[in-house]
Amino acid sequence: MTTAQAPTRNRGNRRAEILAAAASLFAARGFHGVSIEDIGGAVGISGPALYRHFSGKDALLAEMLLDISSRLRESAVAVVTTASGPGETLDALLHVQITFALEQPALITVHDRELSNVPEGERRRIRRLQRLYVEEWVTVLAELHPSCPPARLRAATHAIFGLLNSTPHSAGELPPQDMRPLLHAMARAAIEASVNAR
Amino acid sequence: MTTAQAPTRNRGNRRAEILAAAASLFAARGFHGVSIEDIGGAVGISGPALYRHFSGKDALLAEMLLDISSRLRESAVAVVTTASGPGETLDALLHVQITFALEQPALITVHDRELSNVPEGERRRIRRLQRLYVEEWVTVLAELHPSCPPARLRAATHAIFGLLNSTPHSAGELPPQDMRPLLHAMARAAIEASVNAR
DNA sequence: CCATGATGTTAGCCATCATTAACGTAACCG
DNA sequence: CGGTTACGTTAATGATGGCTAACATCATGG
Repeated sequence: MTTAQAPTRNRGNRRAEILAAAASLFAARGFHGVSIEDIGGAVGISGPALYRHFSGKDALLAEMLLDISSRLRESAVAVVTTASGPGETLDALLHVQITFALEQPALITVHDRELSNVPEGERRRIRRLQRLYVEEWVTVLAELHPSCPPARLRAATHAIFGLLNSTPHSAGELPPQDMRPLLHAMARAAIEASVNAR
Repeated sequence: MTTAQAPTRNRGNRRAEILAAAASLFAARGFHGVSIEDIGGAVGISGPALYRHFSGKDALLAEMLLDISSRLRESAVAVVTTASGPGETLDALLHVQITFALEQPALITVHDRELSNVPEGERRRIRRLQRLYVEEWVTVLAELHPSCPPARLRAATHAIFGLLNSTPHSAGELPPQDMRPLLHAMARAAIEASVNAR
């Protein structure tokens, strides 16, 4: 059989296609549960062809996490700099995170499970972005509730992420247009409660 | 070097010891990221000795998940049958889940990540137990809010689990005695909100 | 045209890993 | 005691997997 191949139409799309396929697989079976063959197979190429696009499996994961971390972070910064007031800002942050969770469940899942498999160097950069993202939230919450200690706000923020990112687990329970307001309302209420609990 | 070994003091403890060590490792690096050698090493024996206690790596994971699923389920049943009223029952359910999340973060983590690596037969039994556990919650919530459609209550329940199980991520942010009431208050408020959102 | 770069393919290398085999030793039991 | 059981050990085996090598194909553009 010849090595026929489609005309080079997908110039820069291949990388994105691979990243998307890999995200689904990693989310479903874990980084180590997915082989290079699996990822290649998912986009119709076979195995080692991946090395034409990424320097290795680690690098692929690193780019994936770096990408989502910076996108989240950028969205948050954009929201905060456009801020009208703390209340609206919080709603906008919620909107961003909920949109991500509903539209990219695989990425969100991988994002908070597989950091440990990223090689040292990149790992630090990703962690930095994640920390900055959390701090955007904490800052807004602190404006809303100045009397609440930051450690508590940080813990509350992580809990809210847990709530919002649970979406992958309840896949199909409820249509997205119902899920969105539900998550928003639950998160808002949980945040209010977090600063009042004795 | 001789094959000296301690007098058979740890009769049934070895299995539990292995399960605990494996849980930590699986939580940290994922099922496929941990080798039999790693697990053995963590309890001071080396590699294949594990096969004296478990029939294989899969079986070890299966037993781990089966154990925690049934413990959660049993606790929930115990709570519900001792019920005084729906409000108190819900608080008791929250207490159970929060205790688990705070005291066994590794188990909780593995519990909702690694089900796919359990062999078919056991997987069904575990899924069954998980579903029953969720239904205990949904039943209680339905008593509190009869007008709310079950699908919505189920989605809300999953979101609450996400919130409570986020504990491993905020490890060390806040001491457990502060974490517990915080999580309880956030979860309670989120549940209230879940039934009122338009 | 044909050299080049981008993108695939298959075959092979080497490491890791789950599992089994073959073998010791200590405690217990008759 | 002698044998069985419980629990470990180290070596071997077979599969899988990441990655490299050697080799096509095609579009492009000089």
